[in-house]
Amino acid sequence: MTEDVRRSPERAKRLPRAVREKQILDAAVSVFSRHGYHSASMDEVSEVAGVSKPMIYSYLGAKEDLFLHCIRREADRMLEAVRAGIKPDVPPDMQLWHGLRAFYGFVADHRESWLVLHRQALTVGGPFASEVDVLRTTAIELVSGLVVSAGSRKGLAEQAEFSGEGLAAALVGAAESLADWWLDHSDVSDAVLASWLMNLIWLGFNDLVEGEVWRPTEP
Amino acid sequence: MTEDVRRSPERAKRLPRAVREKQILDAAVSVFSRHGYHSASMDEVSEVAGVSKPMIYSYLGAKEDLFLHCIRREADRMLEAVRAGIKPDVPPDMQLWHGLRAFYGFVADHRESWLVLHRQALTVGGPFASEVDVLRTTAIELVSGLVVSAGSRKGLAEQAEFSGEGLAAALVGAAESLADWWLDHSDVSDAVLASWLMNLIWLGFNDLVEGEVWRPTEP
DNA sequence: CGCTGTATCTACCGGTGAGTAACCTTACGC
DNA sequence: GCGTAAGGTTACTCACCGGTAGATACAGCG
Repeated sequence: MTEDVRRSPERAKRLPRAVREKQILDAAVSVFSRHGYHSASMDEVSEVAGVSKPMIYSYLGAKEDLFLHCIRREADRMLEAVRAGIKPDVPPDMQLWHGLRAFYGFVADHRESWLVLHRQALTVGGPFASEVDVLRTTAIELVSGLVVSAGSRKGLAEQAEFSGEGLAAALVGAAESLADWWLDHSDVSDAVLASWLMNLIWLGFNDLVEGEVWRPTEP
Repeated sequence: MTEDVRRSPERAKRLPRAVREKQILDAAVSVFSRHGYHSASMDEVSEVAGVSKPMIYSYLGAKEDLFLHCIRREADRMLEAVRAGIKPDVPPDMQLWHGLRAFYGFVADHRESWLVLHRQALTVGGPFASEVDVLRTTAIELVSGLVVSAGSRKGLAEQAEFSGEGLAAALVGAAESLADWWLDHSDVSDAVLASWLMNLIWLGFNDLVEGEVWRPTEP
């Protein structure tokens, strides 16, 4: 028996604070995405992060603070991705198309981020909901600007059947829910998903059942 | 001093089991809708129900069972309301219109039911999510049937840009999200909400910005 | 090779809340 | 009336988890 006196399981190597913080945040996003805010335990986060609990409290504060950090980081990442995808100098429908593709691309690549932002943060009231609200409002404004500019260019005034913000909210909601639906139907590609939505919201059922199709114009 | 020996604060009057069960379920829906599954405490449910905790366990089982009962009852109520609103012998767009109005009418009258079904049940994994999935799937099938029948009547085959189920999912999602948005913008009437959505999904942005408007035909 | 500060850990506390055992109380049938 | 079972309660246990105090190891400098 080589009594190799391995004292503790193992002690984490000393690392600069910035690196540890990133590791902890990554672990937290993963754990929160799986269990939700309340069911997630700080013990599990610390275990996944490969670091002991007091480190988390020392670096990122209490559970609530930790969750807030997660939301903010992921929301920033996502907005950044969508903004980067939009090309400002193309027609409104193509802007929407690129935005949608960027969005679904992000969800595909960052499933956990999306779960935290959409499924978890919304339900826990308090400081979290308002944080997500900022994200959604930003998205709605982005879309709303598109719609209103497209509409007013045609001289369309606001009327009962047309509220820029309302429609934008519905659109953003449709995109979100389709992303949710996607989680359980992953055999569809992100491009196809974006295409469905584009056809629905741009053409509408009425045109669709007549056999019309919307397709992206050349880049 | 009139020593009126009021023994305990008060003891609940004896009531038949069915009545108590309804009271408890009502209380549970209310509490769950406010705090979510995890933050809700059985103590609060019992307090709101005006009954002591062991009664809940005796009648409706553990916390998980109680929540399941809530979801099932509210889901049934909602489906029932929507089904009752749909008139089978009118054109597809009018069926959709009536369905949407019934849906938003239900949300308006049963805010708490909606909160439990949409915001709470989804986030807590396990048995709950699947229960809500049944509801959503039923809704999607309802809409999908409408769309596909409308499409196939025109001889429209399934193709990349047109998936009955996908579109129905997007539509249901849009309706859900708009209902959510509504919670924070209650100054809009349910009819206006349904009208927005109807215009969006039936006509599409393309037609909307051209100034077209969809309006319900006479009953 | 010690000294020191900071990174990291072990080991605990205390609150909260699910679930239960044992007891009381009233309506109702006979 | 009175027995009894269903309705109802009090008062507890126990596990889990957020948060922390205080000990420990390690890098870098004199």
